[in-house]
Formats: sequence, structure tokens, C-alpha cells
Amino acid sequence: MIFGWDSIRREVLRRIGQREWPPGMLIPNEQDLATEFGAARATVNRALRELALAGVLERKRRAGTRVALLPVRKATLDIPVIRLEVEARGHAHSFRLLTHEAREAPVPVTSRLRLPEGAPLLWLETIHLADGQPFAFETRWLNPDVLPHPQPDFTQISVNEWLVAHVSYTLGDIAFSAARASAREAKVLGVTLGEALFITERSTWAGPAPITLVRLAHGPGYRMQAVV
Amino acid sequence: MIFGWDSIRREVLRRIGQREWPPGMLIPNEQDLATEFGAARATVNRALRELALAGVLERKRRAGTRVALLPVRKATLDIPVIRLEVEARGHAHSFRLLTHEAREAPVPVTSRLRLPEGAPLLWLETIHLADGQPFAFETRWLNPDVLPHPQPDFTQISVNEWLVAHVSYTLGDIAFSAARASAREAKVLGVTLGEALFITERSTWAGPAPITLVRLAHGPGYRMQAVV
DNA sequence: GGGGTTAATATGTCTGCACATATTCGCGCG
DNA sequence: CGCGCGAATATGTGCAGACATATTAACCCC
Repeated sequence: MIFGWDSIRREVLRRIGQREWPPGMLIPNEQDLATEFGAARATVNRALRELALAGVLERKRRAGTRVALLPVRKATLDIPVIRLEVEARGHAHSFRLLTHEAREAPVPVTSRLRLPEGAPLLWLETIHLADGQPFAFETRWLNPDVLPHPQPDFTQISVNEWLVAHVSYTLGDIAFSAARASAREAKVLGVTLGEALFITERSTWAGPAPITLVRLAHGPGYRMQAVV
Repeated sequence: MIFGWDSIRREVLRRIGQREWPPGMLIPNEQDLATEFGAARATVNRALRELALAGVLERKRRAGTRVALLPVRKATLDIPVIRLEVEARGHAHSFRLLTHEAREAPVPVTSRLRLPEGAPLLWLETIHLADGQPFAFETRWLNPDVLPHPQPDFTQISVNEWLVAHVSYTLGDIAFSAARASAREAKVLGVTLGEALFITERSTWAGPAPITLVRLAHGPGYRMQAVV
């Protein structure tokens, strides 16, 4: 009813929700729906394409569109810079650079970044604070090739923020897990030894060139939320 | 070059990556780009819309399109049914229903599902196995109103899977965190007391009606991955 | 010069048409 | 009966033109 591809999207969702179109059913083709809704095929296409992207529909050329049997829900989560994440929670962000040195990266790191064994990388440790309280402990391997000469002053601008502003990365992967706090993590984050930490690990790339491998350890109470 | 909106998208990404269009810059409008690429405005629009969705561009009517200063990367993660998750790792999935009883839900649960205090809900505990080894411990509050009479046999089909096949939910939220294993969790998952667990909590709704509130505890070694 | 109204502009979306492309169906042939 | 090949079909994408809408810039009046 009303207007726009979004109302078509919602109407299709409604029919699926009410079981008028049960899971697995082949739904009418775009042209028929366009006629029914009094819209152009392109408009119906837009609505169905969005639903396929969301995992609600499965579409194949010639075979048509069917309601997904096991809708693989897709959650999208925003990954802002830490400063924005802290500020979104209503706290003031600050940070302290704890370590900044060149190091030979261990094999798991070089292999994951596809660098030759023993390549010299920068090793940085940063503690991020929210209203002065520990928020996240960041440990990072950084490819020095991406830095200018002289290097930026990472005690003034966080590595995180300098990178998003000065190095465009095109792709990367991210993984989440849980781990117990090591002695160092416990001390830096101010938690008891063995506490459960929420771990985020990211690797980022500028095309074929590795940029950085970063691990963020969040203390207890941290929740990462997403809408489905 | 070549053809298609995706090649325009990649070309725009390239210009951003090469700093031809640095962060914050106002890029040419759709019509000019369409002329430059020899495409229709709709095609350019499609490319730019995708990039805005990915957080690379920021678009505003009349104001134009600019390169995002702090690109808020959006990661999309798939949330399949547990069986598929286990099978994707090359293991055989099985499960055992440990508990299945009516219970008065505690206040935190009823309030989160917006049900009256003391509403009777189903309480279900399930252990999911991968090749016979504990994979995830599922604890669930389930609104009995969504079930048919007689109730399905949850020892045969997992609650998880029955719900996705028979109840369409329209929205929900999901949160991830880390927690230490309680005595019961340690026993069921076969880990030591206090081990760090990866926790997934979901609430799902069919429009205004609550369906279920579920908590999944994954043992150590579990990683949730996403592509940026 | 300040404040409010008006015009200009870039994006958002729609229509109607066309062609491309991936599948599947069905026919014919060995 | 099985197999391969061509026809049919639904989606994917393209184009040109149009109107809608949000937002900004310009202007006028006091």
C-alpha cells in the first residue's frame, strides 16, 4: 500500500510472517508482483533484492524467488574508532601509550600478515580509558612501511585514529572470542587475574599490503550489540 | 572501466584509496560522474549508495557526497542455526535436551521480554555437540504461546531449529560478551570452573509479541568471524 | 546587519523499456 | 532410456526521463 519500494518490502515481509508465503515457497515473479502492486518491475526488484540481502529470500535466475527455509540472519555491527565508542556511552575518552618499539614479529604474526619471517614490525601497547577508567587494552603489530618520516607522535593521537585518517585500507577480517586475563592484562585493565575478557582481533590490508594486526581486550561488563 | 555499477564502485574506492579524493572531500555529483563514466545517473547512484551503506561515503541531499572522515566500518556476520555452524566446521552436530519445564521467569527476563511479572515461561537447557564434544550450552526462555498443541518434541528437533522453521520473527537484538564459567556451565561444557566463555544473547520478537530469550555459552577456542 | 522567506541544487526514487545472463525445461536424437 | 542442445524464463542490470524531498544558499525587507 502507500508508496515506495520499502512498503513493498514490508508487505512481502508481512506475507512471510503471516505464513501466506511459508518457508520454501516460490513466490510470484517480479512482473506479476509489479502488476499487483501497481509499480514498475525495478521497484519490486529493489524490494526483493534487499530482502535477499537480509537472508529472508533466496533468488536465482530462471528458478525464481523463494522464501528461505533456514533464514540465515545477518547482523551488521558498526566498528567505530574506540574514541567514538567510548563517547557514545557518554564517557570522556583518553588513552596512554604504554609501549612503542621495533620488534621482530613472531611467526604466527608474520604468517598471518604474509610477511617474511623475522620482519621488523612496530609493537604498540595502548590503554584506552573511559572517564579515566580502563576501557580496553590494545596491543598492535604495525607495518612501519605505512608510516611517514618522521613518524607521527602516537602519544598525542592514538594509532587507531591516525590510521583511519591517513591510511585507507580496503579489506580485512575481524574475529571475536573470549579469553582469561593474563597477568599483564589484569594489571593494565585493573581486573583480577583470570577474569573473562572479550577479545577483538582485526587484521587490515591496503590491497595486498598488510597494515596492522590489532588485539583489543575489553574488561568484564563489555557488551557488543547488534540489531538483526 | 569495463562495465557495470560495480566497476564504478571500485573506481570510486580506488580514488579514495589513492587519496585522489581524500577524507572529507566533496566528490562530484552523480550527474557529472555519470557523464564522466559514460553511464546513466541511476547506475552511478547504485554504486555510491552501496559505498554509503558500507560507511565509506556520506551522502546528504543538496549537500552532496563526501568521503567519510572516520569511516565507520560495518561488519556483517551471519547467524545461522547452530547445526549449520557446526557442520560448516566439518563436524557432525547432535544435541541433548537437558531441561524442559515451565517456570516463573525472574524479573530481568520478564522485563526484557515486556511480559507481566511472574508470567509462566518454558525453561529449556540444551547442550549442542560437535562430533560428540561439547560445542555450546544453550539456555532459553520460551514464550509458550508460540507453540502448538501438542507441543513439538524438543528431544527430536532442537528448539532453535523448530523455531526458525515454524515461527517467523521479524526483529530482535543480539549481544556478545565474555563471562566466566559457572559451576553448571563448567560441568556441562566440560571445562574448568571460571574458564572464559564466549556468550551470545538474543531476544527475538514476532512484531510486538516476544518469542524467546536465549543465551549461548561457547567454550574456549570458539571464535566468531566476520569480514569487513 | 539580522531574520525569515524563497529559490536553487543534489540526492532519492519511480516509471517504462531494453538487453544480458544464468538456469531449467523439454524436445529430439542416438 | 539417457544425453545433449536449444528454447523459454526469471532475475540482473542498463538507460533516459521525470518528479519528490531535504537542505543549503541567496535574497529581500526591516
